[in-house]
Order: sequence, then C-alpha cells, then structure tokens
Amino acid sequence: MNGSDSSTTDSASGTGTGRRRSEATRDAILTAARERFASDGYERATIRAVAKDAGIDPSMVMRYYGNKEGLFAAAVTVDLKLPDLTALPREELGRALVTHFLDMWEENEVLTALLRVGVTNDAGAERMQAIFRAQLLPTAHAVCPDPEQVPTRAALCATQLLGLALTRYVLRLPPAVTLPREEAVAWLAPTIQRYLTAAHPAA
Amino acid sequence: MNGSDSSTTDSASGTGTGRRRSEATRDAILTAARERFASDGYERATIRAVAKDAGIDPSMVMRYYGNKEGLFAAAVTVDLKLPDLTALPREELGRALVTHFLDMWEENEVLTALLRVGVTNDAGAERMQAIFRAQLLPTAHAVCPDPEQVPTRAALCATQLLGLALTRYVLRLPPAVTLPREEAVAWLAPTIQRYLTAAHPAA
DNA sequence: TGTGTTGGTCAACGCTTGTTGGCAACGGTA
DNA sequence: TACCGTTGCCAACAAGCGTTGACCAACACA
Repeated sequence: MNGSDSSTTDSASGTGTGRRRSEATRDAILTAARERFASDGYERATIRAVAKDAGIDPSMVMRYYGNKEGLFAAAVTVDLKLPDLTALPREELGRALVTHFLDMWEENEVLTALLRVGVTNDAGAERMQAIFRAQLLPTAHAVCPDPEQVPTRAALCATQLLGLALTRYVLRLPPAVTLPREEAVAWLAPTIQRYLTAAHPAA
Repeated sequence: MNGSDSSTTDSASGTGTGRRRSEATRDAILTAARERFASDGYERATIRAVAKDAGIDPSMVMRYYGNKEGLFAAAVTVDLKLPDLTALPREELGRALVTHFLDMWEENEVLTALLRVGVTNDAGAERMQAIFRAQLLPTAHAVCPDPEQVPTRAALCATQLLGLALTRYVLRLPPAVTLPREEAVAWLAPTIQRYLTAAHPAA
C-alpha cells in the first residue's frame, strides 16, 4: 500500500557491520519526529520542520518512511516495560506502578508524543488502545482476583495515570507540575492499589 | 487588538426585541464551531468546515469573530456550575463532584472541545488553567481543611476527573466507554473524597 | 422615494502543507 | 576504469488553509 519497503538489499557494507550507511540519518529523523510530535501534536508537527531539525531534505523523510503516517508509526513505538507484579508484595502494587509510570514518562518524550497525537488523531488513539490492550491488560490480569473485572480495573488505573500525565506533562497545570514526585506517588499509590485489588464497591 | 468589536449600534430592531437579526447565524456558527473543535481539535477544525456546517460563507465567520482565535474564544466558554459543597454532608463530597462532572461532560460538547484543543494549543491550555484557577480552586477552598494544601488537592482531583474524561470521551478506551456511569461514580467517588478530605499521606 | 445600515456571497490573495520526480555526488564492486 | 545502487538536494506540484475586499440584496427609516 505504501512505499516504505525496507527490502532494499540490506547489509550494504562489506566490513561486516549490518548498519546501513543511512542509519544515522534515519535515527536523526526519528528523534526529531518524536520531539516535534511531543511538543506540537500531529498536525503542527510538519514534515518540513522534522527534516530541518534532522538537518536533511523533506523528501528524505518521504523516501525512508513513505508518508507522514508512516513516520509517526516508526517514530512512536511504545514499550511500557511493565515489571512483573507477581514478584512484589501485594500491598506495594500501587506504589510500584505509579513510580514506574513516572519513570517512563520522564525517560523520554515518546509518551508525551503519543498522548498529544492520540487526542486529535484517530491512528494515535487506536495506538493507545492497542498499548492498553497488549501491555496494561495482561499486567492487570496477573494481579487481579476476578478475570472478569480486569478490563474495568485496568481502565480505572489508566484514567488516573493518564490523568496525571495529562495535567503534569501536557496541560502543565501549575500545581500538578510543581507537585514533588514523591508526593504524587504518595497520593496516587493508594488509588491504584484500590483499583487493582480492592473489592468491587457497591454501585 | 482584534476586530471583534460588539459595538455595532446594538438594538437594531424597532419592535423592542433586543436580538439582532443576525443572532441566529451567530449562534449557528458557534454551535458548528463547538462541534468541530470537539471532534477535530484546533488545527483540523477549519473555518471553512465550520461555515459549511452553519450554512454560510467562511467570510461571515471572520466578520463576526475576527479570526480563528476569536472564534475559539467565543465558542468555548466554560462554566462548570460547581455546586456549593458546604451545603452537603461531608462524606458525600466525592460522589457529588464525580456525578456533577459526568453531568457536565455529557450535557454538551464544549468540555470535549476544550480538552481536545487544550492538548495541542497554547491558548487552549491556558484557558484550562484559568478555569481550574477560577472555578475548581475556590470550590476546593471551601471544603479543604488546610488552605495551603488546596492547590495540591484540587490538582489531584483534576488528574482523576480529567483522566476519566480523557479515556472515556476523547480516547474512547473501550472499557472506560462501556463502564456504566453508576459504576464509574462508585469507583471514583472515594478517590476524590480522599484527595479532598483525607490527611496528607506520608511521603 | 431615497438613503444608509445590515446580512450575505463571491473571488481571490499569499502562504503552508504533503508529496513527487529528476538529477548530482558518493562509494563499493567487478 | 566503468558500473550501479545508495544518499542526498532541488524545484515543483496540487490542495487546503486563514484572511481580505469588492460587490449585491434586503431592510429600516427619513
């Protein structure tokens, strides 16, 4: 469908390293794309701006990634690296998850990019759903008592964790930004703990 | 600074009704603009699309609202209509706030529009901060024990409430969408209650 | 009846966007 | 040396954007 065929006779080097000569450029493009998507969202992150940041011509972006959608798909790939929660004391699940999420959000800007794009772009929103399904659901499944409640409980965790990221890293609501990391953890950990392990509340 | 002067010799009708003849058109524009901003975000909500939805020419939008920023400012004005929490039993604060927020989000699409725009547009983000400051902060101030903790507690509430709106109405994470309203309230109410009234947790 | 204001359309402007194709340099390989 | 795939730039395209100004029809009022 698109022209992003990576079947261009790989291993072009004779010395043995499998890296293409262009790989540095490809990486520069992806890094610049992540920064732009994270700070500007999908529409305002123009291919021309990404190319300028990467120090190359816009047409190179097209050649390597087909089109803008392909660039986004290549630049924003998320692995939440969720820890094995079964190895933890049960009462520390909430704290572990919150600290891990804060780590991931502060590690690089790819999660900010995903959230900013997901809000105004269908492909971005679907990607977030896929990550939820493939990464958060299984983790919740490992610690939740009733399998039938897993989607609900995982979604509740998502509301609180994404809400924190939204206010702190995207909207930059001042009190959420200045809130010390330790204090955020102390407040949110019991919430996540309850969403994962507490009995279903009377509705 | 902009051209949105509403000083165009008002009361143009002789019969006594203060409505301008154009008011129907103005309202149609604002309604269409709210829908577009809510479903498409700021960039993709084009003036041409809004005008087409309203059944008029794009230049009319410019005449009445100056420019796109003016249109957004006029279309997206938020009054959270927060109830007087001091009139409620203290243990029902959380439930009251959550149900009220869900009411507001489902009443019309202006909150969805504000969130979608706030994520990728500086003016939108600043407007959300202003609403937080002018509407949520005072409400929290009325029920929180220590005034010094009010911004933190209000921000914590914002993370949870905006997180629910984000996943349920914007990202449309399936489990958050299908979650029955009553169940969402039952789960979130204790969280909000704790953020507002519980003792500061050990950090 | 004439006149000025209002509500509205039309056509165009300058600009930016994603995207395309042609062409020049480089660098291994035969 | 001659070749050929790779890397890169340049110039341009068509489309869409916000925005502008000229122009017309209807109306209110003298």
